Amino acid sequence: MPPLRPRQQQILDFIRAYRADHSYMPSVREIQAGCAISSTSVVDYNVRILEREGYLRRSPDISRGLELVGDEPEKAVELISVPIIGAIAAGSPMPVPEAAQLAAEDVETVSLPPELTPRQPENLYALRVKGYSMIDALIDDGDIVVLRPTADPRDGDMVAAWLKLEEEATLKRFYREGDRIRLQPANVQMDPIVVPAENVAVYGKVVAVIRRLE
Amino acid sequence: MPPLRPRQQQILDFIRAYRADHSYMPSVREIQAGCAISSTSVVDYNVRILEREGYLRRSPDISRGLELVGDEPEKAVELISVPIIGAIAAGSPMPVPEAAQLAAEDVETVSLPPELTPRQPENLYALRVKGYSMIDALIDDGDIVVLRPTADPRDGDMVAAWLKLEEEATLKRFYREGDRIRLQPANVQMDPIVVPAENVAVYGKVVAVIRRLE
DNA sequence: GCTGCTGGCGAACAGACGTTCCAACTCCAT
DNA sequence: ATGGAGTTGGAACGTCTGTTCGCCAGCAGC
Repeated sequence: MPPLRPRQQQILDFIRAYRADHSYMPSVREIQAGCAISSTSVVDYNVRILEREGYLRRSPDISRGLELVGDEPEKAVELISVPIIGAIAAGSPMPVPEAAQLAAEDVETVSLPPELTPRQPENLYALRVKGYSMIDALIDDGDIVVLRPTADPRDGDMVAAWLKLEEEATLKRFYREGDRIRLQPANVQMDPIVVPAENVAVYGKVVAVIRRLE
Repeated sequence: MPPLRPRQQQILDFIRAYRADHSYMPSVREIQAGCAISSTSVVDYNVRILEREGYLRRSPDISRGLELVGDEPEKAVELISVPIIGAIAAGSPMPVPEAAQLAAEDVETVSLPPELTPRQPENLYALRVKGYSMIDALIDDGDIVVLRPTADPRDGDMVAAWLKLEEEATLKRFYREGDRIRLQPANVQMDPIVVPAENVAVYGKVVAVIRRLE
């Protein structure tokens, strides 16, 4: 296939992108608008070329009757599976990982791609975030946080903590300051809170956050 | 969902079968012919019900503008590899995906687990976020945003937009309001901005956000 | 100059297509 | 039967949309 002219490439790209958003094809006039072309005949002219070159097929006289020919598949790698053992919300107790849960067959899971897998991929678990209380940790309703149980968090780690007095779950960065603990929101615009160490139970360290939008 | 009437089931089956043969959707009159119905209004009537019941979606006044919801042909459960083609920061132009970049051997990539893979896994690319300017989109410095080029975003989509006048890249939810566009921060506590449509270039739709913390 | 070729422009035509309106029909509970 | 809700039929309206036609600008070769 000869290389495409810029116009034709532009149109092809537009069609591909459009196709990802809709289950129907763009009309000539939508292509025209999307590619800043001033006449439908120019679209027709170039689409005709694309058809001749085999990039797409056209069904004459049929609205939005374009078809893309030959789009490619993908490849596979290895990944690890993490159980989603529950939800985390501001006012309700956090679930803690238990062998029973981890072994259960029916729990939902999320897979971590290699790039996201921490060096120690043992005992990982995940929680689904409910509500907007973690917004100061830059975590939205519906996000999935992947945690690893930790006995002794390092300064600067993002941890899932339970504030006993307030009976509140929260995600913050962890800093030890003598016998107090400073919990710093990930959002740099917000202020930290400082609480006595005995008021904080750290359930785990956040190793990844996953947000699916579509 | 209540059980479907025979007519509706018949129409749904026809649409599914048609979809297997074409990359575009049947028109009302083709459904009519295919189901041996004697009037287009009967088709409209039943399609309207199918839409109400959530079996499909319709784009008004658009030829062949049906979309089947749910019942996606279950795709290969595989890991998708997405190239990270650059960084996105508030004040600097966004990289745009080009064939050369996508094909390059040395680009860093991130893999998407099946749970994160959008229905349309073609042409995905990723950007690394630099700086804290996207904090109102609940996106931190260092996060990876996975994008898909979009020609025509739907209301409510989270998009990567370039504000031409301000020369600024931003991630916001997209809403069309006449000839203006409202860009709504994901953080519900923040206010939207409204700009003329011609001042906005939408580069892609955000399909996932990945944050690695360790 | 003339000629052919490529690419773009604008307008108009005709058919494809979604939508609407209204009358008629079925079925079932009253 | 009777009335209403659910469904079908027929036709028309208006828009969406593919397609075509004539024209123009550049550009190379002769």
